Amino acid sequence: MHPKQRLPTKKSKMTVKDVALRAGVSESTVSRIMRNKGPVADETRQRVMEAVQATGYVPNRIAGSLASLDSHLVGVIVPSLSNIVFPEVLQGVNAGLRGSDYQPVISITDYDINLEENIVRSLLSWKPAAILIAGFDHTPATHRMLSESDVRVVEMMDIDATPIDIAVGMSHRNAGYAAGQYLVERGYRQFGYAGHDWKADRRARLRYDGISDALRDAGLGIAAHAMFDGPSSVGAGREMTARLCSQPTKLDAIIYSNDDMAVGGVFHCLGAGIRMPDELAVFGFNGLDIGRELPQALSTIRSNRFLIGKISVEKAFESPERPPEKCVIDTGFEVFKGETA
Amino acid sequence: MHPKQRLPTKKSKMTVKDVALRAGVSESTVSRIMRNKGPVADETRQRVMEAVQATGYVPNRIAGSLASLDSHLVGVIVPSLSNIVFPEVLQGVNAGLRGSDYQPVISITDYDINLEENIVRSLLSWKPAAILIAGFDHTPATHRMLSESDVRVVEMMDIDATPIDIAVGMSHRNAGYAAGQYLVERGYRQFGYAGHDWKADRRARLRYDGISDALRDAGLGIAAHAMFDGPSSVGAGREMTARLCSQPTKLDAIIYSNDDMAVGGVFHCLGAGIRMPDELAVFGFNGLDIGRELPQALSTIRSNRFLIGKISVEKAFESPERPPEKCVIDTGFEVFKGETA
DNA sequence: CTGTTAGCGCATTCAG
DNA sequence: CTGAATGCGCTAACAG
Repeated sequence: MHPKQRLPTKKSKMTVKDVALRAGVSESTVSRIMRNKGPVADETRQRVMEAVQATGYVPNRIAGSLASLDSHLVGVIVPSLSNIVFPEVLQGVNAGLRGSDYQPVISITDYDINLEENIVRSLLSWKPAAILIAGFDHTPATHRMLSESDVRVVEMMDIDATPIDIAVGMSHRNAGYAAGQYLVERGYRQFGYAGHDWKADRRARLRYDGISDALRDAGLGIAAHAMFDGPSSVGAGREMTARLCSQPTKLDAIIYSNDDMAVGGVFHCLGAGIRMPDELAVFGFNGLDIGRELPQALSTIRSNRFLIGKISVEKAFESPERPPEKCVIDTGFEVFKGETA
Repeated sequence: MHPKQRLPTKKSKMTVKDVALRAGVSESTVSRIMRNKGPVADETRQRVMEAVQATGYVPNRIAGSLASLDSHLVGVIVPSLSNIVFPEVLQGVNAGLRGSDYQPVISITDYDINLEENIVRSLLSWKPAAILIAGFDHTPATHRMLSESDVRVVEMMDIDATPIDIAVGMSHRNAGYAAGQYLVERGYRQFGYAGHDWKADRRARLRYDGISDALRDAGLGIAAHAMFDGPSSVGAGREMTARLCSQPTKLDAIIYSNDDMAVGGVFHCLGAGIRMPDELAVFGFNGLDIGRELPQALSTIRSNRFLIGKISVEKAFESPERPPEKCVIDTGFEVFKGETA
């Protein structure tokens, strides 16, 4: 039977009532004890806790949330888990939530904003305390739902647009510009760009725009492109590098849409015996751990995804209300001068 | 304000009642329409949908779940997100759930079974339809809660123990044995083992046991160990490799606790100019994508994490009841004969 | 095809 | 410090 068909949740039949009866107290007393709220006599607590043990009572949060109008759920929406940056954000979210009794409810859009719309609708129906969502790329309907709902919304990763409530992330445009400037300063002149499918990856495009601007401002440009039709991956990076290396224009640097792609580029060079950075410079984006561990450390832009997730949670819960003013938090980035460019 | 302090969820005040009033029908009719359940006149549906649009009504699933005693939540518990294998499992879970209206609620234990216990308790209080949990390593209390609850439990990744209900995964012990056999057949004799902190990683230890047995059965053994005190990573693999290479016993093969570690080993060799596999063979575990893209494809054991996640969902929902008998699904593994061993 | 009647299990007043 | 009453928003029978 596929989950499409509903299955009844067999709730263990124990309820506050059972515990109350067994302990010889009222339901409200049990409730208070379970939530450590309000004054309770030690002796009573003792008795109730025994009854809880004996019955194996597990409070029903669904009922609790309904009664208190206070769900302890936090909706988290990311486009993918296959790119390690998103699990990293989730770890930050997790860290931010630890110790609280909020539960993250995580959903994946696969970079599909229509799917995202459904996910948001579905998440909203759980009345979450907040929604943390990656990026600014939403359908009008999604934007409307989020704006009109009463939940606090944090748009993560990106700050190159106006947020619904709060944005936490870095300027990918500026990061691209910084990368371009750095490479120009290092004396590279013949640039190639190895990218992946942009249609869904707004941030990769923003970085590209930044790079282009930096090169243009230096009177330069990108001489050759190789775009992989699909999500970024090490394999795609390898392929695109091979393609760029076998085209007529002789390049002295390749800029990649992200570190996964760039690592593929490094692997290609290692395999083909191309010396980095003399023969070919390689520059990535993100600052993944693996880049630092390569035989030559990957030159890249470092950002802090864990921090983005953690700060997102903190900002979301900073005020007890939905924030009255839009707010943008820049978590910054850093040009990491590795050994490949 | 930290999430420790509760924030009221500002529910948008629209309820079935408002919609019903506006559409001039009863609440149950609205409810039926929202859930596409039961017979409804087209004309009525029309009117109600208009009212839904106009009011921006979002059904409250918390109330719905309480009334129907049927939460559409699925608890998913994994030890970490920093090891890419777990996001892969989650992707499989996600794929299995897609199209259904079940929501995964994901929690991370950081390999701490006491934290896991709290997480299970907390998850159970949401009355999930199922709990998918990585591994067999639980506290007695966790085991008891899970066994005594009425939710279906799937233990993922591992099948080297008796499950609570259902286990979906591979035998890490057998995989280790297969790896050992393979390396013996290839003629390697002086083995090193580069591992990470096992205390929390039961599966890594199982694989190690399998390897040891295979070597023992061939009259061999592991000549040198290097154990990193912390989680596995490429960096740790590099370090442990360096350590093994600088100790007196000359090794002809190093077996790693997993692919992250092994990739670090490959990087060390590439950097130090050690030829693989002639001078040193490198063997991993997991079959990560990156291993295939290295200048030389990493020899490893391939497993299918995505499949584990997907099948776990399918098995969990296969029967409408909690399964009466324990059930073990072996998703298998494969020795991948790469170019490093 | 639609409306009515009862709760789901708990948290929250408010009395005592 | 504790108990009784009320209702959160919705779904599930059952009538009609």
